[in-house]
Amino acid sequence: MTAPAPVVRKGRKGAGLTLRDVARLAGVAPITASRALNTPDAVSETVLKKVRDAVERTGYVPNLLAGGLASKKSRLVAAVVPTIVGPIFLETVQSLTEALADAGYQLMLGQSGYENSREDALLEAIIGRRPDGVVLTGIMRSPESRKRLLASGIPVVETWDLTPTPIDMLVGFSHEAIGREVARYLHQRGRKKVAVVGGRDERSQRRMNAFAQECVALGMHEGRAPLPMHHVTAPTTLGQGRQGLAELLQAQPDLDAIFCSSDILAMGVMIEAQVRGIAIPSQLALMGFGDLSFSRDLHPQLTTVRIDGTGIGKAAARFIIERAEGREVPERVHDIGFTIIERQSV
Amino acid sequence: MTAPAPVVRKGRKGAGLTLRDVARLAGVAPITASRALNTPDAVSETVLKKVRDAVERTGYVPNLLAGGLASKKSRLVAAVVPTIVGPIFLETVQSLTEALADAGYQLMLGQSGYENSREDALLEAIIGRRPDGVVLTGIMRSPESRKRLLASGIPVVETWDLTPTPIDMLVGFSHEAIGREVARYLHQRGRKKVAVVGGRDERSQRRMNAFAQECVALGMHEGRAPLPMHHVTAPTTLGQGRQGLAELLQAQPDLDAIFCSSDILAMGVMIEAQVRGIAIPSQLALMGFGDLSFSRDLHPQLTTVRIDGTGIGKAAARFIIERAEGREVPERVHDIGFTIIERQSV
DNA sequence: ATGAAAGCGCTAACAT
DNA sequence: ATGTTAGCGCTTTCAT
Repeated sequence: MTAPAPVVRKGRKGAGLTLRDVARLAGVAPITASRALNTPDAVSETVLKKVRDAVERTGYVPNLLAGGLASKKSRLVAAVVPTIVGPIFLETVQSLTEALADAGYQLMLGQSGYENSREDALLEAIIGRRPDGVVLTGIMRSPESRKRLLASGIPVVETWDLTPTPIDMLVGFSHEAIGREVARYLHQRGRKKVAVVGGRDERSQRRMNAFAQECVALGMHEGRAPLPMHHVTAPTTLGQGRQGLAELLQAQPDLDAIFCSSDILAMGVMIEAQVRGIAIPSQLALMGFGDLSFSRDLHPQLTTVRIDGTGIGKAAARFIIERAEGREVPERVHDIGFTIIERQSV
Repeated sequence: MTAPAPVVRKGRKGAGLTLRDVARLAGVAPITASRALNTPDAVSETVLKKVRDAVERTGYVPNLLAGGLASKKSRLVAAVVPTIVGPIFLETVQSLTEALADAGYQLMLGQSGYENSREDALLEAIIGRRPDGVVLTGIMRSPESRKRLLASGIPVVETWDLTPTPIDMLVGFSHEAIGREVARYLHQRGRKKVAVVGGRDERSQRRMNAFAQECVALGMHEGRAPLPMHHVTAPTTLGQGRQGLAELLQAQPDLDAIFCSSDILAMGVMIEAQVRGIAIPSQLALMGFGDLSFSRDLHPQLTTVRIDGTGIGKAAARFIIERAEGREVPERVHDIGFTIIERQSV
């Protein structure tokens, strides 16, 4: 009636092996074996040993799909990045992966691309796995997606930005503040003719616009003509930086400072300056953004804005884990700030 | 008896919403709703429309954990990288993610670290999710892990290397062949005093050793003393490259060519050479490995070895998908080769 | 400390 | 083309 025929053992061990098999081998009920694995304290020494032996002998690996379905905890966290190429978010993804792994969670990675097109399909794939949390790099744009995420009830951490209206939790910093701070920094050091090489993506634009505004406010630039800006398409490259300097110089040969929206761009500018025999920093001051690992080893060393990407990853992981374990997070917004790293290029 | 109490509808829509709810709304059986979503061709136009309407209205997102458990297809592929930082594997991970997403699969990312310690825990976490495939960057080292993977019956693609004994499938290239080819390349261009700046990781070592051997064979180096080598710890940095040149020069001031195990190192060497007034390529030829995006924009442009990382990702995805859909893969080993990109630094 | 029963949300297999 | 039934492998709940 119930069992139509004895189960046929598969040849490969590990495959098709279930908790029942382990339990049978250990001479206990499946649920007891489950406890031995998940809450070892709730089980006697003897049972614990027998179950562990059985696991050892068989090479049993629990099926987390089944476990997740039954317990409604997937131990999976999804991260969404615009693109994995481009080293800016890497540090964050890296530390996120590590912090989560230490707590027994795995990371699922999704690339949204720089257009919105795939975002919806991606979101569906993510929510479908019932992850215990979602980490977004950047603010989620489409209102549809925001609504869906919210409706799903999954804890969400937005990162790398600040907004008055986060979906849920937030670890980021103000791009506007960076733009203003860099403007002041260059102003204090006596720079007068500034320009910008910047990515076309939204966050970069906001840094650049805040920078331009503050420059005007500080009298570093006459309000008439707009501040010279060279726009490039993300992901940024050395070549774009080189070309950026070339074009800016053509329009305005007496520039004395450039703010780039990435260290890569800044490095391109540096190379082009070297090729043209322009001395950095005496003739031209140069600032980047990101403090990539190579920036300190350039010649001259690059002055730049450092974001603690690792800190963002760790904080995001902490947020998610707290919520996954059922605790409330009192401070849902964490401004991690930024640091201007003074080196030789200004 | 059976139902203890009517189910309490949760406030949030999307959460706790199941296929049954959708089916009820559409006035069909759950399985029919399931078919409407998964195999739309197998249902009538009318039903299809009703189900899609219901999905639309409710914001239903199928639970892939449950689906995976029932169907034994998780639509999840795991990728293992030593570290995500370090741009070498990025291209592969990127194209893998994309190719898989296009076919409806998601990528789960695991970092093994450069030591073996975490590999075992990682593998357990991976196998536990019953992924439809595992992509390894590099060959899996520990025999234990190999055995476990093999036992799990999950399709495996090893990448970025060649071995006579792959676990299952393989997309890679010969690091030895690269070392030899670079040696010949430099030899043909008349270089006589060569040295190496290389990472300590295994694949890098194999390139370097093959390079050194071939150099001796070509008479570019007297067999007595070993070829000058500067070893650095991965992940490689510009600073290591700079220091590498400095130290090599101290030991052997008349060097005329250097082979680096990464473009980053090569760039460090280039910077140090500029600082010291050493002309590239006339005084010193320089070769990198990886052809990172910036390498063509350096001054001089970096001659390097290009690996088609995107191709590796695509091929790996194709392998996995083929197997996941139940097809056999006749050619399980794919040597994707490499290309020496001739630019200005040699 | 251990176990029995029920069910998580879905799909495979077998009807109809 | 649609429905019924019986699980997938685990954990929750409620005994004992």
